[in-house]
Amino acid sequence: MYEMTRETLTRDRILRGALAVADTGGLAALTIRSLATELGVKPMAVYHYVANKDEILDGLVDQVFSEIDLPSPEGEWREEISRRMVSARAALRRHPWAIALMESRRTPGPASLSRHEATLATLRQGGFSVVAAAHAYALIDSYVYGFAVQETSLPIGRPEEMGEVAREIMETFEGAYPYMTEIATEHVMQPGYDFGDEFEIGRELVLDALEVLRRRGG
Amino acid sequence: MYEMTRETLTRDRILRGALAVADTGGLAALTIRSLATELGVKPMAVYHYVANKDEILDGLVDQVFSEIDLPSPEGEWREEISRRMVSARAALRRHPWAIALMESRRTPGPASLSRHEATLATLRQGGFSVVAAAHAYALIDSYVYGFAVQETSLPIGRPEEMGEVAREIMETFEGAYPYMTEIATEHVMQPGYDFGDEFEIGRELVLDALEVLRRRGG
DNA sequence: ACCTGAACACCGTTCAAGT
DNA sequence: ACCTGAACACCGTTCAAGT
Repeated sequence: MYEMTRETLTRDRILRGALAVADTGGLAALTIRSLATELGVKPMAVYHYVANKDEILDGLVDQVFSEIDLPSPEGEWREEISRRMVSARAALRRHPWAIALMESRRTPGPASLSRHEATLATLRQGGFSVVAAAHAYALIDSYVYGFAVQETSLPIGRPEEMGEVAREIMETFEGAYPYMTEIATEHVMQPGYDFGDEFEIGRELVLDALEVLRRRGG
Repeated sequence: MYEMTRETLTRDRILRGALAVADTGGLAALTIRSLATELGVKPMAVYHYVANKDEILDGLVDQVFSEIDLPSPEGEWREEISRRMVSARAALRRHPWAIALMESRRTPGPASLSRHEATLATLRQGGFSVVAAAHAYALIDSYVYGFAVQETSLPIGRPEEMGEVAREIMETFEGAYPYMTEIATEHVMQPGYDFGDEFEIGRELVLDALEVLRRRGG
C-alpha cells in the first residue's frame, strides 16, 4: 500500500484550481464546494489559505493580469503598446469571465500594478507628456476591455454560429431591420468572416490616435 | 378599513423593481426573495410572470439599452454617433452592474436590436461603406463599453477618494512605482481632476478615427 | 499544522395548495 | 386567475472537532 503524496494545499494551488474551474464551467460553476472537489479536498480546507471567496476572486483577476505581456520601456512605444494590447485581448479571450469580475474588484493586485507601471513607463519614455500618457492609457484600456466585452458576449465564439444567428435574426424580423440584414448578408455571413479580425483594425486606429496625443502633448 | 389597491403584478413592474434593487444594492443584492420584498409580494408570485431569474437578467440588460438615445439616420453622422456614445456611457454609469451582465447575456432584446439598427442606419446614411460601418461599430462599442468597465471599477466613483487611493498606493510602495507616482502627483491628485473627463477626449479621437474609416471605405 | 463534519442562514426553483 | 407555504437541492461560512 503506497502513499498518495497529495501535495499540501497552498494559496497558489487554490488559485490555479479556481482558474481551471472558471475556465471550464464559467464563473457560476466556481463555488467553494466545486473548487474543493477540483482540489481533492473538503470545502472547509480552502478557508485555511484564503479568508473568503472574495479573496479568491481578487486573486483570479490578478492571475489574468499576470498573463498579459508587459511592454518594455526601452522598446519603440508603438510596437510595445501594440504587443501589450494583443496580449491583453488574448488573455481576456482565454478567460472570458474575467471582465465581469473586474467590474466588482476594486483592489488592484501586484500584476495589475506592474502592468500599470510598465505601460506608463513605456508611454513616458516614448515621448508622451504626463497628461498625454493619462489620456492614452484610458483609451488603450477602453478599447481592449470593450472589445473583450463584445467578443465574450457574441453568440458563442465560433464564426459559423455567428452566421447562423444572423440568419435567424433576418428570418425572424424580415424587413424590420434592413441595415442589419444588409451587413449580415454582405459582410458577416461572407466566408472567412471573423469578428476577431476587427481587433487589428481598431487597434491600428487607436495607435494612430495615440500618436496624435503624443504629438500634441495632451 | 380601506382597501389597499395594490396594483396587480406585471412583467414590467417586476423588471422595474429588479432595476431598482440592482441600482441600490448591486447585482448581488438582487435575489428573487429581495425582489419580491421590493414588490410587496411573496417570492413565488414572480414566477407567474417570468420563467426564471435569467429571464429577469435578460430583461434588465434590455432596459438599460432602452435608456440609450438612438442616433437619427437623418442627422449628421458625427453628431449623432457622438450623442449616442455620451448617452450610452451615461446609462452604463447609472447602472454600473450592467456591463458584468452583458458578458453573460447572449440573446439581444428589442431595445438592443433597435439600437443596432439605428446605429448602422446612421453610419450608412453618413457615407460609410458596409465594411467601414462594421469596423466603425466595433470601435464605437469597444470604446464605450471599455470606458464603462474602467469607470465602474474605479476605487469608488468620487474623484476625491481617487486621490486618496493614489496617495495610499504611493505611500505603500514608495519608490517602487515611479511612473505611477508621477502621474498621481502631477495629474490625478491635481484639483479638478475627474477620470470621467477622459471620456470626451477619447470620444473625439474615436470619432476622428471613424472619419478615417469612412473616407477610406473600410 | 492541516484538514474535516455538522450546522446555519441563505439561494433558485418545484409542486401542491389556497382564494 | 393570481398568489402562497412547504420543501428540495444548492450556496458561503462558522465553529468545534479530529489527526
